[in-house]
Amino acid sequence: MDKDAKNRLIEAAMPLFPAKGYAGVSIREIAEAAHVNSAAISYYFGGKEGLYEAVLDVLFSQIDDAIHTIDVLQEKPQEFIRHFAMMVLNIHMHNPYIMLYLYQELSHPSPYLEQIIQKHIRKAFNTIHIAISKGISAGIFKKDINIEHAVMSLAGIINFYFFMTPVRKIVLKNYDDNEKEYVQQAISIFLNGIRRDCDEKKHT
Amino acid sequence: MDKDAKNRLIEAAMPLFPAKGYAGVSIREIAEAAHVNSAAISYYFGGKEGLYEAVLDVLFSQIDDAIHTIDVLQEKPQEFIRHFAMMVLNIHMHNPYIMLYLYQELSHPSPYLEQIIQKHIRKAFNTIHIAISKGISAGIFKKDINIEHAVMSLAGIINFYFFMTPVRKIVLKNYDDNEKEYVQQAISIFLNGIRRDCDEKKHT
DNA sequence: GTCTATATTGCGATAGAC
DNA sequence: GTCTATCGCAATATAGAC
Repeated sequence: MDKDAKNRLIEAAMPLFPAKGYAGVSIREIAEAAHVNSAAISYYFGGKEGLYEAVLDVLFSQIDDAIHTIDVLQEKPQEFIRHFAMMVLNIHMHNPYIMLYLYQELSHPSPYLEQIIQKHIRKAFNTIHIAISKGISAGIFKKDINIEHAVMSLAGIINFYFFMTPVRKIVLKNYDDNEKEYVQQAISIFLNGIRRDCDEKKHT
Repeated sequence: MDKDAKNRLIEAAMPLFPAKGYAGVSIREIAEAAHVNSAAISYYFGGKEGLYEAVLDVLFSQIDDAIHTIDVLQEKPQEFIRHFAMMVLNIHMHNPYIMLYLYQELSHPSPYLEQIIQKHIRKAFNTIHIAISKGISAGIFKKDINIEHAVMSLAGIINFYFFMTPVRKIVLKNYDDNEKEYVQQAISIFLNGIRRDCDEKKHT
């Protein structure tokens, strides 16, 4: 069973690395969870680090795949941003580990972080950037906004919620896990917030 | 030098834990950075875990201290939210480690996470919750918004930006680090987005 | 390709001198 | 209160049998 053992190792390692931190997981532990011998990790991936890199690759490829399902050029900016947000929601619901690995990478970057950003995150950033630019040109969004900042605001308003899930479970009395409703309201706030015909009175 | 060695250990450990993960840092490494003997960690903190807990305590106490500087009851909701955001900005600029520890705790919670949330984060959440409620009662904010979701949106739009700093440095061409400008625009987007007299036309 | 056994290294904690 | 030395343990990686 060649491919099978490899895939089982990746699947088994996926939840373990963020749960205990890279250094906190032992290859024995991963091998046990995958029902393979610990020596198989060195055999297939050249060692623990190679396995970690393989997990990263599997995870972040999913972002690319998802981005390809929508086309920024063929939709109105607001519609595109809504679709994009729903796509992000979908990723979080189906694979909660992507964000955990991203956060792990951001606090202690591995040599592959830059590669991941260039390969997978930059495209998402650029796509949103284009959508907002189009909206400004079309007179839908305010023209004096900093677009790069707006992209970060959109990313934050959507993603932070998912990352804070453990906090929400403790802080919220009636925790009901309505992620879709959250994203819809968040996107409404964001789109309302950058709309051109909705200027806030300046407050000195 | 009693207190001095203790404090030096906390200061030395602060950047190391998030940089390599809890398990990835050795007590010898921390002791060396603090210019104390490694045995001092067990002597002062009862072991590595006690030192980690002490670092958490020092860091998250700062949130409490900052919250006490503004009073939700004595300001208009918008003003309060702006002040709160500037306070968060201030914390991030003066101590980048709080967020790193929060992220570390969220991906692999230590036994102290719940304690930290109850002691330090819940109050911040409740304070914002009150400000938004007041704004709704006063007819300033939309009355049909989910307040808890709105609090998460506000937290996300502000905090995510700081956490993504390493990504921003790679993705943005002219990275100029204008955090204050970011927060001001983000808050404007958020406040505009929940304003009552600014309803978005429904799509569909 | 898969296993056992092991070489080697480094860890956290502590006993005991000063 | 601070140091050295060391104990006991667990880690990764690998050699070699099957």
